[in-house]
Amino acid sequence: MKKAAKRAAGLHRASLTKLHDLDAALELMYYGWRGMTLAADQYLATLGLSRPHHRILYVVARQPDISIGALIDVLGISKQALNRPLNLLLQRNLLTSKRSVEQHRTKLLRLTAEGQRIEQRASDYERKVLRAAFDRVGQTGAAAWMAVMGAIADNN
Amino acid sequence: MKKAAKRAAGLHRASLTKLHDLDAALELMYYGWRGMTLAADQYLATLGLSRPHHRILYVVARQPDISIGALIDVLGISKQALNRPLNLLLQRNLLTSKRSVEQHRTKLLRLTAEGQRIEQRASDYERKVLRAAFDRVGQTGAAAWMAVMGAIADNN
DNA sequence: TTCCTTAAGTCAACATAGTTGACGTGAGAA
DNA sequence: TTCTCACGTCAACTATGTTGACTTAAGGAA
Repeated sequence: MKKAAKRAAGLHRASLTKLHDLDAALELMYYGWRGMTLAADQYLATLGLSRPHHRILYVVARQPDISIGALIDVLGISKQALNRPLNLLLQRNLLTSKRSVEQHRTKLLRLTAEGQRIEQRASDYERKVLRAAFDRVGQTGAAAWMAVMGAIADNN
Repeated sequence: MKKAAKRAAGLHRASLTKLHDLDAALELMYYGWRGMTLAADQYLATLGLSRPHHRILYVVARQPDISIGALIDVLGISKQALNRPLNLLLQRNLLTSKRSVEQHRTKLLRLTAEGQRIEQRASDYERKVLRAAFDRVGQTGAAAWMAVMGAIADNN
């Protein structure tokens, strides 16, 4: 993609005047999120999937046999909002659901092999970006980044 | 807000099993973005405003007399998408637009005093979170964070 | 002056990602 | 048997975006 095309698509980093000390950091958070997710989103788009689908796959990959209700809690969305992307993933056989043996009213979700493959690829795109960035600053730099992000995340 | 309520609202940080080395970092990016913007978004919501409005105010604050077209480029959205939030801000007198003197077909945008006040407050909420996090890791830690985020942002 | 381009504005149709409310079904506990 | 719980689904709505088409007005070029 050419520079002009990137500018047109808003993919460049705008160089705005900084009014405050932390404006640069503020903008870096915005562009950082975009930089991490851009390639993954493009990959998912080729499959007709997007961020919500990836979020579901990511969580189920790390918590096999998770129930619908628990998944709703982790994602922080309503069951109605979960409904559509979840059904798409089931329909595409990226996810399976079966009733629990002892608790027959809860459903347990698992990734299929194909679902696992897609989750891994999409997340790999994101991890690859992080890896490259961490490699530039070394272990102590990476640790500092984690500490800062932890503090920001827990602020509330 | 109680812990249970936060869990229900998805405001906690889910503790998922880590399948890969960088999964923790990946999740921190997600929760970090949310942690930085949460208080600002809540403030904006009390005014009937949201992220797109804040983005406009932020950019115009740092580039007074910016044209509509330049604003579209910086934000990376279509003029139709800009239309609605921009008109709301003009209607609320948070923003003014006047024709350029020499280039009468371009419009120049500026913040009003009220618009400036709101932009500052909203951004302050975000900077406050960053400040608190940076204070915990010192100057070198903050610099490392900036370096990592810069590398992530520029990845493409 | 006429013609072409540019900047902005607006209308319509659509996609996606979410919300709340209401209601249904079937499982299991009291 | 009745009540609650987990899940499912329908409807209506909000918000933030997209593309395409068309208009208006300004201004440069022929």
